[in-house]
Amino acid sequence: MLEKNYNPKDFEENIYAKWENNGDFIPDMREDKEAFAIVIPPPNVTGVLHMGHALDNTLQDILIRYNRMLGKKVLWQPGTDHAGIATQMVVERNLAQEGLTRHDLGREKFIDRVWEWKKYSGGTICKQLRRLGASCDWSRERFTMDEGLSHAVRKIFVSLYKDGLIYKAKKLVNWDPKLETAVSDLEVVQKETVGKMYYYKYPLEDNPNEFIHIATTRPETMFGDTAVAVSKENPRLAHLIGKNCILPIVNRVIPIVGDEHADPEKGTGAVKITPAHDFNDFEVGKRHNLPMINILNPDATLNENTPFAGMTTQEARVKTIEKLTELGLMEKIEDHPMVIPYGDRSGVVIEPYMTDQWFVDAPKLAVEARRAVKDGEMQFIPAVYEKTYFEWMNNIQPWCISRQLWWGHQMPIWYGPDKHIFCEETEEQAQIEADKYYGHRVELVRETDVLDTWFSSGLWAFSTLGWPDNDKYLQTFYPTSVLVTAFDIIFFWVARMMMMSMYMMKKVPFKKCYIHGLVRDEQGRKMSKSKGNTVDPMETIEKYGADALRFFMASSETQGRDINLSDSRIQGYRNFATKLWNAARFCEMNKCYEAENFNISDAKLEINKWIIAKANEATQAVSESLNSYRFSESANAVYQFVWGTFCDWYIELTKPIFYGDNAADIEETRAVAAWVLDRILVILHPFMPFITTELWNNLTKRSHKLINMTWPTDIKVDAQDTQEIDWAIDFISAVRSLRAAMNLPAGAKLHAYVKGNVQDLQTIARQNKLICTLARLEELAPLADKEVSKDMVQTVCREATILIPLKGVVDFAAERERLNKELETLNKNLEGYARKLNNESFVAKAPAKVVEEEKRRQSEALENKAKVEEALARIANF
RNA sequence: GGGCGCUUAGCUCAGCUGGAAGAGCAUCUCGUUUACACCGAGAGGGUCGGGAGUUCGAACCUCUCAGCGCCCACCA
Repeated sequence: MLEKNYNPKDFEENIYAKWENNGDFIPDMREDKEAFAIVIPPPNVTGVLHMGHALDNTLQDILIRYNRMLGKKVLWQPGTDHAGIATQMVVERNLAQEGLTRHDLGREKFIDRVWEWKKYSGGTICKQLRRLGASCDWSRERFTMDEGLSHAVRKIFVSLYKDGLIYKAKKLVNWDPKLETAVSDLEVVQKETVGKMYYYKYPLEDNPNEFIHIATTRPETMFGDTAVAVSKENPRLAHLIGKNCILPIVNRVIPIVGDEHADPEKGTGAVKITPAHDFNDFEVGKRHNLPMINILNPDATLNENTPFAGMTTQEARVKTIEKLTELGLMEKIEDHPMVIPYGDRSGVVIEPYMTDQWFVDAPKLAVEARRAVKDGEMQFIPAVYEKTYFEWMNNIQPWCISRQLWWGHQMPIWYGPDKHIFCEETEEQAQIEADKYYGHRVELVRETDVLDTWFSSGLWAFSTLGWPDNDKYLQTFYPTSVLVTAFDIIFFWVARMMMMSMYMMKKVPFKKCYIHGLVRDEQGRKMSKSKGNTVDPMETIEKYGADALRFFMASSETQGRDINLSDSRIQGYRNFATKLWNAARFCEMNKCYEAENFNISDAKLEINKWIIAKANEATQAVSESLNSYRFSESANAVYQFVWGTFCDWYIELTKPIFYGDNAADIEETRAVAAWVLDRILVILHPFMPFITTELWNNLTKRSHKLINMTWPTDIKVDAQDTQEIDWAIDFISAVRSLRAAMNLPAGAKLHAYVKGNVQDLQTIARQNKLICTLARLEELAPLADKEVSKDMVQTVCREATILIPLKGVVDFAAERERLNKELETLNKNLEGYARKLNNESFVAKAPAKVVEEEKRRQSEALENKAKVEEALARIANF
């Protein structure tokens, strides 16, 4: 017996535990079936589930469950990411509460602390994914710092290094002064601010009374200036090229060079060149062979190359301006809108900084990654994201992969005493190579830098499947079928996976990449902790159940658009689950699952054939839309079928049968109702796995688990019979509408008569009881023209006319108004049809089918118009 | 500066290859009946941002104007 009320909390977690304990998520590797695999975008190991995860993983789970039901061998590969910077920051923050820094602990002890923290908080997000219903194969859970995955990292690193695709270089990189590490371009966010533009001047060397005028937003960097640039095309300043000027305060002589970087229109037309602290200046410096003077310490305080060693840039800026003012060189200060780079994790201003770093030759790796998409080996859905991908790939820069952090994969690089580099998978191997190289034993020192987190996640599609071992899973599931992720990590992750996979596997990591949008708050604002508008998916699940949240995500997911969270909609889908629950109770109460064995294709009753046909249609709609990744359409198709067709009509139509006394009809209807409900449970299962399973298990004893049920195929049904019920439904709706329009008392039992064609009259004869019950009619009978009396109001159902005598009950003025309104609509429509059909080119050029349809509508409207006019004439005198 | 989107009912949004404008929520009216009030029946509400064009036919294609948003680049 089902509980009276739908209460998801009672069963969701138990059901999940059973699935997992029974190994229902583990692919059956024995069977030779088509493979379908998804690798999960690994969440940060210490993270917690947010709405974005809920969306992303709901979509994946729908695809996984759907394909499992299609009979494929299905793997959803789960795991977590060590998230270098993010995790290290959290642990450092924890340490700070104890008054410690990582340096107090030392590298080894600190890393121990991180592992401890991982152990403590690492399970959270995976538990939450379970709560959502994600049917991942947890027995294969991986972590990017696992030994296996670390091995993959070392192996591919060595390979890239030996192929010359990883190199060390002293370059200007984005430096995070808080974390004291390099970061990649992608980890820098540009923020608009109103800063200041400082105008001052440098005296010329050959005539200290002449000056060159400079404008800058960062005066304190002048100590790193090694030139001033002006454009050769600049008529006012070009004559200065080749001269020298004197850098004030430190009185260093620097040249004035001609360079196109100096835009005559901007600032003063002359630019101070600080090659070690500005990306543009760095390029200028290279072109003119300028010295690079580093003026910053790793924490972004000024160093001993400046007069203000130890000061922050802000302090030094004030001092510099003071000094320049004293020297009479300061000219003016203006407000200036500009963008300043911040570290997306640390939130501090990023400094371009000269250091030794390691780079991946991304431009080279991009070639194959680009080609694979161009050739359709990997397809973006929706396809527009291809453009974003190509845009980035075409302008890709070398990828800085070294991080001066402690938490991460330490690079497999060892240095000899003369700094010779040995890149091997293990220390032993490096030692062997070193022995060979030096001819005697030397002490090797390992590179302390670790790798960018995205380096290991870039391997995720194959490292999790067992690579570098030629594992059975790798053979079976690689390339994976589809990657589901948000657009904001196309560059971070999708592009890197493409590059790494094409390089190492010579195959794409996934054949398709489904990109979805962000989940925003109800007002469409981005959710963020600082704004305080985040909604915890766990609270939503607690309140409405995981199925309701999942269904919301599915039905809201339309390609290329963000989703605004909506509590009322989620509540609506909880109501939907309740509705289904109650429909199941109806079936239970009517002993539908106790019916004798019955072959569904033997159904005789029209309503039963009708619902079977509708179930076919719904199933097809769901399959087709899921096959083309149209999630909202598929969800809406089930929703519409369950509520609008099964509950609103079929259940109502079965009542006259269940409450009647025809045993054979009852038996057939029981069997069909149970069959339809089963069908619903199957096609709804990918979207709402919990309630469907709970009902599946409780309605009757089952030989198969719902999760493994085969996706249904069509059952042949006579189209004639289904059309008959469609007509009857229109008829019932027409009577109901008339009742409401005429304000008839609900209890009034009416008599109704019909004028129509043979088929219509047959239908009212055959479905008489059914129509009378649902339309609440006392009597329903055919009527000859001469029997039409003056007190009848009328309405139409397709080509049939429905007449209802209302002796004195009706307000004829209201009825006249109603009929006139209808006449107006008909006339408007007729005008439209005439316009089209009188148009010769329409008749000539439009497809015959369209023209025919237009003619049919016209004649139907004409008939209806005549009927309405007739009715108006009839009541004219009341 | 370069690129990409969006603008449809009061609100949030569907509308796949051009062929009579849809859903959910909200609103209004009514509610006999044990599957369900987390419900049922019925109704109102849109010149599909403005303009021009292509077409027999445009929410959909082209151009243009206006508004909104996102991504990338940019510290003179």
